[in-house]
Amino acid sequence: MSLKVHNSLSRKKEIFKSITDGHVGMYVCGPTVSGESHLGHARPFITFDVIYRYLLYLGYKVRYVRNITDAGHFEEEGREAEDKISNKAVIEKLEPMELVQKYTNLFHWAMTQFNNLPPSIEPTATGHIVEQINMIEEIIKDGYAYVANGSVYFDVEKYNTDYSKKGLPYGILSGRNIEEQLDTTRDLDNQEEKRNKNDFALWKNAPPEHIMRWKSPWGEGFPGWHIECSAMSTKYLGDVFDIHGGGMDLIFPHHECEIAQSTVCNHKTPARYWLHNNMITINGKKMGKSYNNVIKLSELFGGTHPVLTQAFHPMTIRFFILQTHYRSTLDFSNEALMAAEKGLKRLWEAYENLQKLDIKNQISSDKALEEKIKQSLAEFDEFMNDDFNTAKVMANMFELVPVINGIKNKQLPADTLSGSIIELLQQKMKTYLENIFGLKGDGVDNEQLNGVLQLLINIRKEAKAKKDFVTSDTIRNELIKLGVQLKDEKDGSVSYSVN
RNA sequence: GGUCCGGUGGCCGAGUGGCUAGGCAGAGCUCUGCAAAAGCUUCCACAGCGGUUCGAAUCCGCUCUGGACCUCCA
Repeated sequence: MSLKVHNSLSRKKEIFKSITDGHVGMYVCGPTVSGESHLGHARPFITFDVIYRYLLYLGYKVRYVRNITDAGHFEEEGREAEDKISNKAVIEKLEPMELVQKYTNLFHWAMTQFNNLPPSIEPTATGHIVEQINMIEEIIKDGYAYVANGSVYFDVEKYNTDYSKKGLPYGILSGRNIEEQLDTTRDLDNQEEKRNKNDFALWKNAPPEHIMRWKSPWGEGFPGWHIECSAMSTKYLGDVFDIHGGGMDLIFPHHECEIAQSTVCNHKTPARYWLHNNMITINGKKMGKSYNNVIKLSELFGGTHPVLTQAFHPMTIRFFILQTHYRSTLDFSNEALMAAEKGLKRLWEAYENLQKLDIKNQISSDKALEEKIKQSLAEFDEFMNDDFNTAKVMANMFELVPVINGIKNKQLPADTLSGSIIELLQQKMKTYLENIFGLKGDGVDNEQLNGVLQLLINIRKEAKAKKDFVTSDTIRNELIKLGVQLKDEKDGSVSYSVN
């Protein structure tokens, strides 16, 4: 049973084999820190976090590189060529790096909220200007880029002509044919500098008003749209590495350009497996800046967006995302999130119940069920090995819930399962929920709160004993309003859960 | 216009040529002082039309329809 991943290059599932035994190099396109992250951004970072965690679970030593794009790219749409970041900085009266820092911090905060593991290396574009310039020089030297008015452009046509012969045409990833797209490209800024409309900038000459600027062999300017990822992935992962990830919307032109640049420079196709997550949609439309339909993460966690009726915990979002396969679109709605919230609560409570079950040295009284559970647990790995099918693992987990709760609440005999399978369940669920899926409880483990609640529970017990149901119900109802739910267990004990 | 991907029950979503996906919501029951929780049972599907097949939601064709990319975009 080996890991299979869907490779965007071949558009097929392929058996994953790392270049170096036991090691995986993975590069994922990170955020542009010129604004606050929204729900759509959360998907790749959660998706690839789980992929990272799963690779670790499989025993690989993984170098996970995720960049921070902190050098501004362009604003198009007929405007003057401007550095996006410096443009906004002027509006907000901030230093560019101050703005970048602010949004980097906010991004890191969100990643922590989601319980995403930090990448091994998180390089910034501004920290790798030298590497980018070096790479551009290489490309010029090889004859695949040309200088025009202090800017440098990649010669797509020449690349396509030469590399098509080697079976590596421009468009290899996105399935595009450059001849067919000539008429569709809109008027871009400084179009006249390009020899060909398909050419893209490696380096842009900075107009005087540009704040972010660096000296280069071609004058003062800033790096082009795609070169940072090529430069940084090469530097930290080598000419060829295992996995390159990102959102599907980056396939063209971003990843296509990356392939062209790196291939010229390193004479090799940079990544073996290209993995792309699908979009989060809202009312069927992609969530994105251009559509004006984004929900920022802070709005989600705070419940402050108009379409939301409540705040949503980061773990709810994480669970919501993992209930879908990463290559499918995920349609967001307040209702869908509420459903995810309830589902996660049920799953998590069963998980906590499971961890509290006594492991007794007993033989199962329900062999058929025991076999079914063994099968179900074995499928966890199978499903993950099949292109990270977290949705199917989740479905299996939910099928375990009634069994666990049934035993706990004595709706099933205590010896329904053998001690060994209970132990296996406990281990496997812990590994999957916490280590691989990266979910965690809300961490309400407050002695003070617990003491207060025990006091109330005892008072209520006394009231109930005296059939003073007015008092007992008042306590229960008031606690509900405060988000604490009391549960009268079968054995007469009382437990509670905090929302 | 080009390239590509979808259309699954009230909602979100897996999936495979023949076996209940799963979650949320709804209904009934058990438990309970009443609830909640939990358990059990249950309703509601595979856009449409043809074709292949013993058998298709799953394969093929057509129609309708939604979306992504082609421009910064996760």
